[in-house]
Amino acid sequence: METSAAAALPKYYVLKEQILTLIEDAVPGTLIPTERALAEQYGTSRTTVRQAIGELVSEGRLDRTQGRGTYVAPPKVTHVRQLTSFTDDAASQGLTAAARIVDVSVLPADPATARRLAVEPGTDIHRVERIRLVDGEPLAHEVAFLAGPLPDLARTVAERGSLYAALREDYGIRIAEVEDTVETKLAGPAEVQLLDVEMGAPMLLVHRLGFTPDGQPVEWTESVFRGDRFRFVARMHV
Amino acid sequence: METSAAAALPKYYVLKEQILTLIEDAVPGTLIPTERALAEQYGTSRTTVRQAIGELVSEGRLDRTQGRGTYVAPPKVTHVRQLTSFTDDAASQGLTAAARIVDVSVLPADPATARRLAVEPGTDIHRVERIRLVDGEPLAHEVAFLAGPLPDLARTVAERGSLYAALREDYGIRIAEVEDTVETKLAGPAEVQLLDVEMGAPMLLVHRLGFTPDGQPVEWTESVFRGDRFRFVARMHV
DNA sequence: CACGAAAATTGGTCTAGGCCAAAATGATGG
DNA sequence: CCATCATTTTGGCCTAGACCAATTTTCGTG
Repeated sequence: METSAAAALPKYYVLKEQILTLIEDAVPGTLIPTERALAEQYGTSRTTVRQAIGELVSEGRLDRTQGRGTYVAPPKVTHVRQLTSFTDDAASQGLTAAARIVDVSVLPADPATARRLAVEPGTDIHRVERIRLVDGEPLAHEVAFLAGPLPDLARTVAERGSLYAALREDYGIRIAEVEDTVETKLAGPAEVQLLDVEMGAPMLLVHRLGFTPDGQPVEWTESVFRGDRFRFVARMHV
Repeated sequence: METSAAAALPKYYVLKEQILTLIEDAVPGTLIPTERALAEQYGTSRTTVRQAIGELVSEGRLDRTQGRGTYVAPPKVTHVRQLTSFTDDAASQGLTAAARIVDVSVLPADPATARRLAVEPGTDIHRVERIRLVDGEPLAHEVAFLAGPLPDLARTVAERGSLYAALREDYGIRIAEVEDTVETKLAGPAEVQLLDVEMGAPMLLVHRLGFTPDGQPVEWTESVFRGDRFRFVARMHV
């Protein structure tokens, strides 16, 4: 006679659910017991505790800092729409969205990017690398490639604070249609450094190809969003 | 003097990249060395090898089976569009898409679902639970809730093979607009059983609210897609 | 040769503990 | 009272190995 079907569950998963009940009503920032304490309390090894906590961190339920401890995480950022402007949309939710410009430069298009933007390989294109912040916290790393003459792009983007706004107001370019692809990706060293996530944390990898009203592709963007904080929203006609 | 910035990388991550170079030109299905062999070969512990392999499995680069071994995974399913019909769209890519119906039933709406479908709580609504398959492999678990009178829904969906087709052809309901939200989620026991993924594997959790041309919400769907095989595509006007 | 049992192989889970690095804590001197 | 430095605490990474379960392989038997 077996005890129950649930007995087949990995030990770390049972522990994960128990920790979840511990924190479900807790105020964000509340410290949970240390890994060593939990290991002793639940009669398990620290390795198993770390596996349970690791998944809860990946899911955005816990945060942890070396030397400080592990604590209840703030709730997920309720959907930030990608379409329209990130900046405008976040504001409509009462969030302060900002973008830190890392680099604005001009460089010859590599074959893949050239194909996407429908230009000859080697044509000069613009590269805009930014870190998107919501309420001061880094949420996404974004690299946009833009075709066409865009004089003084570094300045206009900095002044407008929004790439789409600069394209529209300063260059008369309107993005009328976008094609987004969304997939999962695990955080590597770059994301750890730029977005303050843990190695291996699940991320959303978003590619966007933006078209002008007459169907010309002008924007190719690759973004990596924190999977534990972000929710992608797309509304569309079928 | 420090050796280099790369020296700060975790050992498992370096190993992961080395395994990646081992398999980058390999035919899908090729077995890689056993965990014990890799541990010895790279002078590390099996735990570290498993962490490296685990991430590669999560990323869809490797598959592994207990007793059999670890082998190179087939490439990611190139974007399956969510809009239009899943069935039609997969076919246009030369893939055989199918859906296995798990359950079709009628039940009273709980408060949250009632609110989304703009009906009174307790109103009878339809529930359609399916497993979506591509080339015979389970790709997603999907539960749809539908408002309105849909007589004999179980039969019509089974015959049409597509929920959207049944709504359109048999009930005259056209979904004209959809709002999708996409976020990450880690696989739990349910996904492990239904979708043949590993515990903790990153998944895409997709919610869809579908509207008729006159703005009436009629469809609320919650889907869990395999993050290692799937790419979500949304094309829209801004 | 075919079949089934036994053995070997391989991944799955877990333990116990060591060493390191970052942060918090406490002692100490100005 | 405050700044500074040593100590302690806590998470981060890794090792070595045990035991289990699924699968494959081997081998004895009919």
